[in-house]
Amino acid sequence: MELSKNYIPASVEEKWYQHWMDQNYFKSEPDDRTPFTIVIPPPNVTGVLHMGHTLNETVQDILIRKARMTGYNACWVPGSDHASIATEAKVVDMLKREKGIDKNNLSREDFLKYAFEWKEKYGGIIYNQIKRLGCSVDWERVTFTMDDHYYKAVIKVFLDLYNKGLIYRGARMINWDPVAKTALSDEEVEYKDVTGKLYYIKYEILDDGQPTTDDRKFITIATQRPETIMGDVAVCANPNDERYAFLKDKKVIVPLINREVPVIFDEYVDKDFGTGILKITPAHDINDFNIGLKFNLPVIDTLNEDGTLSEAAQIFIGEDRFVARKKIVEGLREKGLLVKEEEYTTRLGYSQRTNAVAEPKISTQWFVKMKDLAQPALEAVTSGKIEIHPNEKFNATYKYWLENVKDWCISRQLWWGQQIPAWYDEEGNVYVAESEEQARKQIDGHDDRELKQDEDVLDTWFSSWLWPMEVFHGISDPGNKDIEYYYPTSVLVTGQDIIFFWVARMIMAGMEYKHERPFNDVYFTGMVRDKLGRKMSKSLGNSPDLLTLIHEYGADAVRFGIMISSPAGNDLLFDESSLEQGKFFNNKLWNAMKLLKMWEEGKVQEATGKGHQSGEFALQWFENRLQEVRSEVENLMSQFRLSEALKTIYSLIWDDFCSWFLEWIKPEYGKSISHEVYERSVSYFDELLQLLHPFMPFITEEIYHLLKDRKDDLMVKQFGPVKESNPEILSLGNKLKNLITAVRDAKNKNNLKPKEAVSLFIETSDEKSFDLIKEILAKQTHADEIIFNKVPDTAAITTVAGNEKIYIKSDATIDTSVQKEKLEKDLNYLKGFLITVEKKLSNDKFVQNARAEVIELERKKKADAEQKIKVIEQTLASL
RNA sequence: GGGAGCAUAGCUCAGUUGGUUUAGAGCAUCUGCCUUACAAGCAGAGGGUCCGCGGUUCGAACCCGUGUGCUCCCACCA
Repeated sequence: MELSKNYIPASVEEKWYQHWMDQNYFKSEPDDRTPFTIVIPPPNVTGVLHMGHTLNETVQDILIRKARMTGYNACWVPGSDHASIATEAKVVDMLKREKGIDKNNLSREDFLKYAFEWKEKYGGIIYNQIKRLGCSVDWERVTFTMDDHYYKAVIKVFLDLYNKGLIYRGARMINWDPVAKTALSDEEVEYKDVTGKLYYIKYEILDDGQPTTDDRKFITIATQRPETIMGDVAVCANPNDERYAFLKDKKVIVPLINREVPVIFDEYVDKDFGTGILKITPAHDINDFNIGLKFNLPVIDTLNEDGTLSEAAQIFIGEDRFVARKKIVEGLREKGLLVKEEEYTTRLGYSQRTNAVAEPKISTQWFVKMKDLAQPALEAVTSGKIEIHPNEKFNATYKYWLENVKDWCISRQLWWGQQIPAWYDEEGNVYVAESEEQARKQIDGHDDRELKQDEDVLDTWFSSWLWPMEVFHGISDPGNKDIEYYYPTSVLVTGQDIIFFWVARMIMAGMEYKHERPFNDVYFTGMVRDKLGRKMSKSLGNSPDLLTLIHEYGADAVRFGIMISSPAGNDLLFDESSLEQGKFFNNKLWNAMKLLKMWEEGKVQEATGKGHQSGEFALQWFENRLQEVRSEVENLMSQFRLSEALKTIYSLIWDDFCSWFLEWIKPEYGKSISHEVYERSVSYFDELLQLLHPFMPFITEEIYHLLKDRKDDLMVKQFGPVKESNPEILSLGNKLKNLITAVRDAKNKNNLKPKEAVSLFIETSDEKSFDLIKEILAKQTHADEIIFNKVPDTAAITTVAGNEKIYIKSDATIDTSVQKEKLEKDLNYLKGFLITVEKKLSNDKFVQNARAEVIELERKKKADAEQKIKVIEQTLASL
C-alpha cells in the first residue's frame, strides 16, 4: 500500500469516531469494575464551543480515555444547559429580527414553542463540535436541564427546600436587569470601574420660623444619580459633624418636586466625602434602604421595570433613566440649584448577560437561605474530602465566599425555565405544591377559589446545581442503580470563573441530597486568551471558530496545541503556532510509522550492523526509557499536570524514539532489520501510541491499524503495568548519547563532514561495555578506528563526554584553546562542588538525620566529582 | 478597603523540598544542508544583571526582608 507523504487528518477522524461509536466504546453501564465518572459542564444549549470549552473538553477527554485504558469503567456524561436568561434573550432577539414578533404580544405557550424550536435547531451545534473534537462521551446519556425528569427534579428540590424552610418569598433589595426585565442574583452582576460625574445639588432648608445657629438657606448634597432625587425621603448627616448640627429637627425641600423631607443623623455618613451630607433614597440604593429601615422611612420607587421613570417620580414620567438624568441636571441648572459637576470614578454593576447597568430595586422574589447549606459544603473542602487543583489558591476564595454567603435570589421574570411551583389565590395566599391540584388541597375549607401559578421561572443555576446527581436521575429517581454506582463522580473540570455560580452550589446540593460530595477532585482550567492576553470575545473578533481550526490542523493538532500551551491552572494565551507544532508532530509520527513499515516490507532477515549487540542494546535501552517515562507520566497525570505529561511524551517520541532509537537500529542502505528487532520495535511503538492516545486519539488509532493488521482497537487497549527501569542501562544509554554528540560536535567545530571517517581514542573506566560502545560509535559517528585506553601520540581533537575522554584523529586543523577554557571552567566548578559535598558528609547532624539513600547519593556525587576532576586534570595536562 | 497570585531568552512558559541547571524547552530569528521515514525535516548559531535592593548560606532563579510593576477575586462610601 502506498502511504501518503504526510498525514492527512480529515478522512481519518470521521472514520474512527464512527467506528468507536459503532463498537459502543463510549457507552458505560454499571458493572463490577470501579467507575471513573465525569459529568460535562453543560454548555449553553444555543451556544457554540469557544476555546475555553475546547480546553475543558480536551482535558476531560484525556482523563476519561486514560481511565478507560487503565481499566476503569469510564463514563463521561454529555449534555447542555437551558441557560434561561441567555437563551431567552436570543430567542426574543430572533423573534423580533426574523419574524417581527414582540415577546409582549405572545402567550407564554407560544413563546415556549418558539424557544423549543430554536433549541432543536441550534442545540445540536455544540454536540457536533464535541464529536469533531473526538470526545468519548456516552451519547446515550445526553441530558438537558429541561428534560422531563430534570424538570421534575428541580421542582422536587424546590418543594423540599420550601418545606424545610430553606426557601422563602419576600421583598428584598435585589439587582434588577432593566433590559431583560428580571431579577438577578448577586453573582450575575459584574462590577466595572467607570468614570461618572458627581453632581452637587442645592436642597433648600424649610423655613419653619425657628431660629438657628446658622443662617444658610441651602445645603449642598453630592450625588451620582440625580434622577433618583424624586425618591428621596430624607437627607442624612453624621451626628458628630458640627457643620450640620444646626439642621437638627429641620426639614429640607427636594428640588423640582418640592417634597418636604426630614434631616436625620447617622454615623454611616462619611464626614469627609462629598459635602458630608447624603440624600436617602431607599428604593434605589442598598445603603439607603438599610438606613430607611432603621429610621422607618417610606420607600418611593421611581423606576419602572424597564428602567424608565414611573409615575411616582412625578416628572419626566416614562423617560429612560439616563435621559431623565440629563434633563434633571438641566432643570436643576436652570433653577440655579446645581452647584457643580465633578469627574468621578466609581464602580457600576452590569448584568452579566445583557450588559445593562443593573438597578438596585426592592422587589418580591424567591430566595434560598444559604447559611445551613453552606456549612457542609465548606466542610467538604476544608476537610480535604474534595481536592481543588491545580493548587490551593482557590481554597481561600471558596472558603471566604461560603462563610459570607448571602441568600440566593432564584426567581427570574422569564418564561424559559422551570416555572415556580407556587399558586396564589385572590387574597394573595401562597400555596407551594407540585401541581395546581395539590395546591388546591392546601386550601382550608372551600377549594373553589381561583388559583394562579407564579409567572416566574427559576434561575438556571437552580437546575445546574443538581447536575452531577440528576444526569443519573439521582433526584427524580433516588436510589436507582446508576446514581448508586456512578456517584460521587471522579473529577469536575471547569473554569474558575464559575466557582461560586456552580461549583460551590453543586457541593451544597450534593451534601444536602446525597450527604456526599459530588466529586472527588475539582480541576480548574485557566482562561483562554488571545496571544496579546486579551479575553476571547465576539466583539474583538479574536475567538477562532473550532471547526475551522479542526479543518485546518486536524482535531489531534488542536488538542495538542491547546494542551501543550496550557500550564495547569494558569491562563493560556492561545496561539495558532502551537497548533502547527501539533500538526508537525502528527507528521513525525506518521513518518516513524512509515519507516517501520518499510522495514517490514523489506522482509530481509539480516541482522543490523556487524552483530546483534548494538541492536539488542538499543532495544533494551528504549524499553527501559519507555518505562521510566511511563512512570513519570503517571505521576504527572495524577497531579493533573497534563501539559507537562504531554511534553514528556512528545519528547520521548521525538527525541528518544525517532532521533535515537530508530537511528540506532536503522540498517544500512538496502538492508533490513531482523524480524525480532522489528517486532520488538513495533511493540514499543504501540506503547508510545497508547501513551499518546488520550491526548491525540485519532492519529494514534490510525497508525496503530496501519502499522499492522489488528484485531483490537487502541482506544480500548489496556495499559500493562509500569515496569521498573534499569538505571544501569539508562545511564549507559546516556553515556552513548553523550559520546556520539561529543564526536559530532567535535567534527562540526573542526569542519569535518558528519560522514567523514575519523579515528577515536577513548579513555573510559567502563570496560565491560567496550564492545558495545565500539559498535554503536562506529556506526553512528563513522569512526573507522576506535581505540580504548590509549592516548595517541598526536592528539587531534580532545573532548570530554561524561567520564570519558575522547581524542579524535583526522587531517583537520586543531584548535584546542576553546576546549581548554571550557575544561578549566568545569574544573573550578567541580572543585567547589566537591568541597561542599565533603562538608555535608562530614557534618554529623546530616549523617545522623538523613535517610540512607540520601547519604548514598551524596557519596556517589562525591565519587563522581572526584573522578571527573581526575579526567579533566589529565586532559588539561595533555593539551 | 480586604485577600490571593505573578515577575526567568523576542514570545509562551519549565525549573517539586537550595547542589551536574557555571540557567532549560517550544515557538520566533539567523546559518548550513532537498542525506535513501520525515524540508511539516536534519545539523548548528545567536539571544538571559533569573524585576531592583538588602539578608541567610561554602553555594540562591529557588529561602527571608524590602521596593517596584502587573493580574485576579471579594467589598454598600453617596
